[in-house]
Amino acid sequence: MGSENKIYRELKKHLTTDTYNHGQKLRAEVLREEFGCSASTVREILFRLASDGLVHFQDQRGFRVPELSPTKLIELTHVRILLESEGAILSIRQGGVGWEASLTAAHHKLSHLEKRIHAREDPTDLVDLWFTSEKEFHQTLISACGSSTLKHMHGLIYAQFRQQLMKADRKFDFISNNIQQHSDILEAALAADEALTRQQVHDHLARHLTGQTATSASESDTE
Amino acid sequence: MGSENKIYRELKKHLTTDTYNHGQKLRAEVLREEFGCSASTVREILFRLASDGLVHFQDQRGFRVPELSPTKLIELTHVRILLESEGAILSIRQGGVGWEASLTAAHHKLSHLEKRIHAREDPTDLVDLWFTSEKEFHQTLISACGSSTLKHMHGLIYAQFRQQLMKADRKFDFISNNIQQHSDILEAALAADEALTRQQVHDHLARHLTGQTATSASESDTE
DNA sequence: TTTTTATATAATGTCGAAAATTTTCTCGTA
DNA sequence: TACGAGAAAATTTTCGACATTATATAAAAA
Repeated sequence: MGSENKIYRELKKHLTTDTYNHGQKLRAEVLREEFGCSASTVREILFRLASDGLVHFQDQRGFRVPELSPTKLIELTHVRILLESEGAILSIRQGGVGWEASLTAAHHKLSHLEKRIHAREDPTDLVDLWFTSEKEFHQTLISACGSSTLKHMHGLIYAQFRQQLMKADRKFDFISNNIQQHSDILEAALAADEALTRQQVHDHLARHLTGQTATSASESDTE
Repeated sequence: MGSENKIYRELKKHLTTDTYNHGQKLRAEVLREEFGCSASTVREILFRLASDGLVHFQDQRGFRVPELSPTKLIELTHVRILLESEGAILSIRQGGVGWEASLTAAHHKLSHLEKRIHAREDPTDLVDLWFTSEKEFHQTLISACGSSTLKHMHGLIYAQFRQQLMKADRKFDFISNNIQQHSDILEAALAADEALTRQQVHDHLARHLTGQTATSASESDTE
């Protein structure tokens, strides 16, 4: 990935953790100011992000943040389950103690954070931290699969998945289930129970397979 | 995908059906002549192809055709099996008669071509046609899965897979097995036997899982 | 001869302006 | 008022020049 580039990473973060609205136009001439570079440079990066599926590009009509799409979310969830359970199972087989340790560590951090969120009235200021921790846990889960290709594909899907939910997940009305589900995944993985791991990964993501994910349309800037 | 663009599609074809050598440098200043446009435009497209995994990019060192990598091929094969069998099974469930018809048609074309190739001494002039037909058959196999996301991911993997084999597959020393395997896939799919379809897809691609794919290094241009 | 350093050459990255295209606005007509 | 042609404005795309960085070459030192 072109992950060396600072602007690329920053823009990607914006695109997956709120900041912009779904459907919003991304004009290179405007973004150049935010990043202190020329429009051409931004354009180049927008093209890369378009290939990653995080930006929608249309010939002669520029770039946009992809629209919210229940169908897309279902598809992403389906593929993510496929890749993530495969990656987890391979990691179970090949990971060893080192992997178990890092997975436990990642879960500990995430679990601690989720409990704090659960206790809070307004968890707004913990959102960014949660995005990071949740990502790290799921990445660690498949980290020992031995296939950088599988990890890369999962990364693409995960980012788009996150983008679809960047507004909705700020509410944390799912958090109590999540705490349990993350623990279930950890437990199954440490027990090296492949079938159960697959099942737990599925169950964790299953709520996005129905097309029911609540998403208040919020302010829909056409600009 | 930015598949609207003519230069993008042409360059992609070059990158997946020979023309360039593995590891070869892709200088925008040089390619501009071939496509009759400016270097910046080529650069833009090379970045897109880099996100697709068909071009290797390194900061301050420009673009290259990815090196031949047995490990990479194994990984690609693994993921491809995963996506393609899933896509095939979903198509079996949701495809209906229309899908069965188009799969039969695609197989008929491919089968006819492969028999001609098998009979030939030198099948060189049929190579391009085979690349097209083989791609169409496998695309059709998953075409009714109902997930454009799954199809897109499969497309990315398939193109990289093709790129790794663009030199090796010109020999067609595998063709007699292939004819049988494509038929086996078709038969299992039409019989709506999900487990068997998964098995046949796996067996068809299994020869790439060993890391034994013969690949004469040929002329390795550093330029 | 081998290694190191300085210099020259070539390739890459960045930029802002010109050209092409789309979108918006204005005005006349049904 | 509604509709549509044409002009004006805004946006996107292409381009070539210039600044930056890597690579190759040659000279000097070990």
